[in-house]
Amino acid sequence: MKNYNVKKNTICPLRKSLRRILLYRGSLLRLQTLGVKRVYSYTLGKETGVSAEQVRKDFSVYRIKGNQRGGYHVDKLIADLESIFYHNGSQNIIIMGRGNIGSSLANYSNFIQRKINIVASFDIDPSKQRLRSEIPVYTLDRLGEVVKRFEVKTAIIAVPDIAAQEVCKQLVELGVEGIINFAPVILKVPSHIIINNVNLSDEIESVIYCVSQPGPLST
Amino acid sequence: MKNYNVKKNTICPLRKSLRRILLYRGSLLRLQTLGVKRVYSYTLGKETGVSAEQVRKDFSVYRIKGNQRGGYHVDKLIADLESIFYHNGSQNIIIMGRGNIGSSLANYSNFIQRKINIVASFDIDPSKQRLRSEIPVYTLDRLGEVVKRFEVKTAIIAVPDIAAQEVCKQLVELGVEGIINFAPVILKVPSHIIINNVNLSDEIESVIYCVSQPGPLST
DNA sequence: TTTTTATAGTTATATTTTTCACATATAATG
DNA sequence: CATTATATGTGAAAAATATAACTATAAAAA
Ligand SMILES: NC(=O)c1ccc[n+]([C@@H]2O[C@H](COP(=O)([O-])OP(=O)(O)OC[C@H]3O[C@@H](n4cnc5c(N)ncnc54)[C@H](O)[C@@H]3O)[C@@H](O)[C@H]2O)c1
Ligand SMILES: NC(=O)c1ccc[n+]([C@@H]2O[C@H](COP(=O)([O-])OP(=O)(O)OC[C@H]3O[C@@H](n4cnc5c(N)ncnc54)[C@H](O)[C@@H]3O)[C@@H](O)[C@H]2O)c1
Repeated sequence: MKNYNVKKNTICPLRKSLRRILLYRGSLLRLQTLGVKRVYSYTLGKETGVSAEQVRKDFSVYRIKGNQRGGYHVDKLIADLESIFYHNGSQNIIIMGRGNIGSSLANYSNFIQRKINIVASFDIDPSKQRLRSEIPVYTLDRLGEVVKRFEVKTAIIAVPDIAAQEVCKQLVELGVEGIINFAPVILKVPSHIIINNVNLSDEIESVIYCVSQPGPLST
Repeated sequence: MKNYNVKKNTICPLRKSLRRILLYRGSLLRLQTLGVKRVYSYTLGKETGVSAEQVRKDFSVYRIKGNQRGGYHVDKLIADLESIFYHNGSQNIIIMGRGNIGSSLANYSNFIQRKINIVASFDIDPSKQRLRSEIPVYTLDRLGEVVKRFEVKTAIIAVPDIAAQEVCKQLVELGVEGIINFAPVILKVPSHIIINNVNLSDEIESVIYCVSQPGPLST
């Protein structure tokens, strides 16, 4: 109850906890395919790199119950975790920019398991449309139509940095509410829009930093 | 001084703060190419989506000084920020797996600006070696040689989930100390190894979750 | 030169997140 | 069926992180 205190994280409360919930689910889905029937907070923690206490605490926040002594049933736990997401079935999403990153994502076949359903991608470069792929590549003039037809609420921006803000603007105008942004640019959007910036350079550099630090190893 | 308290984050202290330092640097590099000479905490905050207080606080932690009233000189600030990283020049890194993600990263030309220097990539599939690219693709038998010659301390894992642990093991045995891991698997490594898991499914899903939440919008 | 003012730098406070500790429940065991 | 061992669930404490409030300083203005 106390934990639902909301001052800052108004839009997406309990961020950290939620991120771990996603991790747990990923792990559980893998365990499920391996035929595992039951897990303990300790098991799951080890699997996801989180402490057992943290796992239980996260579940506690979302009122997810296990069996005191018997751990958690994998199938039930997955169902419970998924009930946290308002997934009424899969969510339809689109990819803006069918270059390197855009194509990587479009080619990835495991999103389906996670109920992420990529319905289309868009590119200004007409040559990209010739890609013979599961996921169609359209030019931007069909954006409105697709967003409407598939009720797209979430989009991925994988266009060059310089084009990101303009693409973002178009998406927002069409009613898109959530954006995963790979361009290293802070997008200007109305406050109710959810932006998740994924900065791959930073991801790499933060490791380089840690590694090149003298740290506790050198004397 | 107080902030250097280290209990948990022993290996990589000041995580959050450091991540923002990377953001600031990215922004500053962009501003620099635009010819901007001077920034204020407020400017930089807006540019990176961080509050001005937070910007100043972060600088304070790392003892970075500006001019009281005159803000910060872009060139000097970049130099100061970079001095935090023990970048003695660029760091040589390698990519394991030249598939979708591996190739995206290999094709990205802006890493140089960030002093990230990708020297080679590796793939078991011999057909990948025919890629005519800036960054060579080798088979795994040359891994030891390359790691040694370029003093590689950091590697990117972009191989299928099932191969990730084995590849990781080889890297660690050759002396690699930091890994950016795109496979949705928790790698088992000795405690001194730095792992940064980048889970693209989770990045997407966390937005989908926020968007599909009823939230403060619906009455 | 003195005053004003905008901005950096710092200390204090508030919030969030993690860890700890232990009471509580229940599956397994004899 | 009672006992016991083992996990869960949670409230309280600790740690980490963010915000806010305040002070100091240097540039600009008067
Ligand atoms: N590739 C990487 O490893 C990497 C690393 C860090 C950051 N990024 C960032 O991710 C983003 C995408 O990178 P990438 O390597 O995939 O780029 P890319 O150049 O390979 O692809 C960009 C695609 O967007 C298309 N495009 C351009 N303007 C458009 C518009 N207005 N609408 C729709 N499509 C448009 C282009 O035709 C191209 O196909 C960039 O902002 C880049 O800075 C990429
Ligand atoms: N592509 C995406 O959008 C996406 C999204 C989420 C997660 N991931 C994860 O990222 C990882 C890479 O994804 P991808 O789409 O680039 O895969 P991919 O199949 O396109 O590429 C993997 C490459 O690794 C090579 N490989 C296989 N075993 C190897 C080994 N032992 N040593 C060296 N190379 C080896 C393969 O030949 C292939 O070229 C996977 O673990 C995947 O689950 C990818």
